[in-house]
Amino acid sequence: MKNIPNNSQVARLLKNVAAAYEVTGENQFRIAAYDRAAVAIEHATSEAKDLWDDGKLTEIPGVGPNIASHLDELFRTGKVKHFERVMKGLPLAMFVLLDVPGIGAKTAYKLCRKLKITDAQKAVSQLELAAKQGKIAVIEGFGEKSQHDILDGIKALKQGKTKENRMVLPYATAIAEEILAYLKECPGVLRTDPLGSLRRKVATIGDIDIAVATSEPAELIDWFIKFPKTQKVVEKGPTGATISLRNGRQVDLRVQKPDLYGAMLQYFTGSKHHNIKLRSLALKKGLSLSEYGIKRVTSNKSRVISYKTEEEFYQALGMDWIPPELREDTGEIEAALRQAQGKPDGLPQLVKLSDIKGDLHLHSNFPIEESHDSGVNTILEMATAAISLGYEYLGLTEHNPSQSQHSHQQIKNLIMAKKEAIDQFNSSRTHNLPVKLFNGLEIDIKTDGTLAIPEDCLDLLDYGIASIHSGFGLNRERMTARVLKGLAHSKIKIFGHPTGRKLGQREGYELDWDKVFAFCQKYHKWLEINAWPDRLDLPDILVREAVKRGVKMVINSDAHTKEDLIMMTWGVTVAQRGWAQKADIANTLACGKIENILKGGDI
DNA sequence: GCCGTTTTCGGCCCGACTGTTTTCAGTCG
Repeated sequence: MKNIPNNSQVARLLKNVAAAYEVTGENQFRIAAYDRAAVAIEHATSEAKDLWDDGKLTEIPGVGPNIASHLDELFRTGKVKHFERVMKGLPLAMFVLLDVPGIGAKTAYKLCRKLKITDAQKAVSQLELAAKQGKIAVIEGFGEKSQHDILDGIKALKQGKTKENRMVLPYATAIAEEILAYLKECPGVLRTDPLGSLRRKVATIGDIDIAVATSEPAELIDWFIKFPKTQKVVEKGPTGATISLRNGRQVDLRVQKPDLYGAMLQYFTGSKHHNIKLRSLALKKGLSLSEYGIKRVTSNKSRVISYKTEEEFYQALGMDWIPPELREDTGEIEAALRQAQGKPDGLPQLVKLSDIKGDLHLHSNFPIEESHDSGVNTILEMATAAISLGYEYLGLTEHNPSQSQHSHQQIKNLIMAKKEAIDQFNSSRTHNLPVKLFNGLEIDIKTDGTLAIPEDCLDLLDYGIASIHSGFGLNRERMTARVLKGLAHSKIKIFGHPTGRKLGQREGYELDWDKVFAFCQKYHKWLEINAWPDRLDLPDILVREAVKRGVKMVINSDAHTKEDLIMMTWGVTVAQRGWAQKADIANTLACGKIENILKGGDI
């Protein structure tokens, strides 16, 4: 059986072709085209193989007829003759060295040639040895410093600096907020903002980047490096500084005068692709963008016009301000332009935390003898916390009682007991709390697609959340069948943490999303956006897809303590990055409407 | 090689940094 390359393997192949072209001196735009296509495929929501099956490869932006035909050959035969010709005569080892930070195509090629590195398996260790023996510094174009930098790069590569080291968003935000509060105490500070992925609220963050507008840059930078948790000052210059904290995290500061702050904020917020699209668009209007502002390209001497705010910057380009969460070049620029021209399909009115009227996935400590971990607080404590958040309703969704430990009747009794407790709460005159409780349950979908609870117990519930907690290894086809079977029961309203991913720990299982979306749309099931910080699941790109297809979602905290309820906010940021509006999110509905839907009525 | 509400041909993002250099090439974000 032939190996079907997945998206990251296809992307890698295209990157290697780009690198090969760079060495052979190919046209720079062709090189850039391969790089763009590689990145697009790496970030695509569907597997390239599936798009190929449907003849839709060129729907990936950056993939045109040429690359599509090469990939066609790849999927049919497992190889691409044209690519083999391009890479012929180049050492395979050079493509491995591209993983070393600081080494690009030309450097990798030169090192392989001069040091006679041919074995791809041992390329990195051979390079390391050569550097330690001083054999790199003597090569023309290299020196002591670059030899040392290569060793640093190899070290970083070995530590897996790229991925495992990323922080989840709430953790990075907490660090940033502490530093921002500290910086605001410095005299002369007018404004502070996070930058980069942190400001765009990406699910995982590499470095923490921060911007400050101040009339006194030098004082601010001195203030910054004295931040109490600083372990080491990595770098300090006139426009910024980098420190590393005692927790090992790196923080970059950029300082700018108030008059230039808007352009800088825009530039360093990114994303890279958003900025590239913006610049190429501006260029068509004869404008050149940079971190300092906008200038006309027609005359050499034209001065740069600066911008105090991002709003003015975007306005100067003929569009409305774009929320940072949307800046990924996935259509937000076009939408902003349409909006500025008064046309339909402008920027979305993103759902807000204050739109959320209830939480439908959380765990109390009610003794239901669950299959997985239970919550720590009582139903009453959870309800009281919900009221302080302004919620109208709450869905208690403990895990189902473990099947192996209980008889059918025991399970029924446990669920009956919880139902009675909730009914009593709802009708109680004693506490009279203005919040409605729903009797829910989080139910495992077993590997054969059946639910881990007897059928007649489902009737006791207001609704069920079906989730996967085991058997992650099924292939895509079986997993999809399993999920759809699990969701089929009329009492199951929500598909919980749908991809099963744990950030920094594991990838999700494989699903045929086309089928899942179609099913949920047809049978009015809600996809959960689980707000738990290391889940954030659905991921933003699938939220976007759900929005496009009219599939409703629900944002839930998955709280196990009363304090956890505020995690909701992270789910909202994911929804925002997926372009979700209030109408896309079920728990923005008032209590009466939710109740009606759960009873099986239309809204 | 890709792409199109100023183009199906003629364009294609910008600047900083770094190291090794006498004026620049490579890498990065």
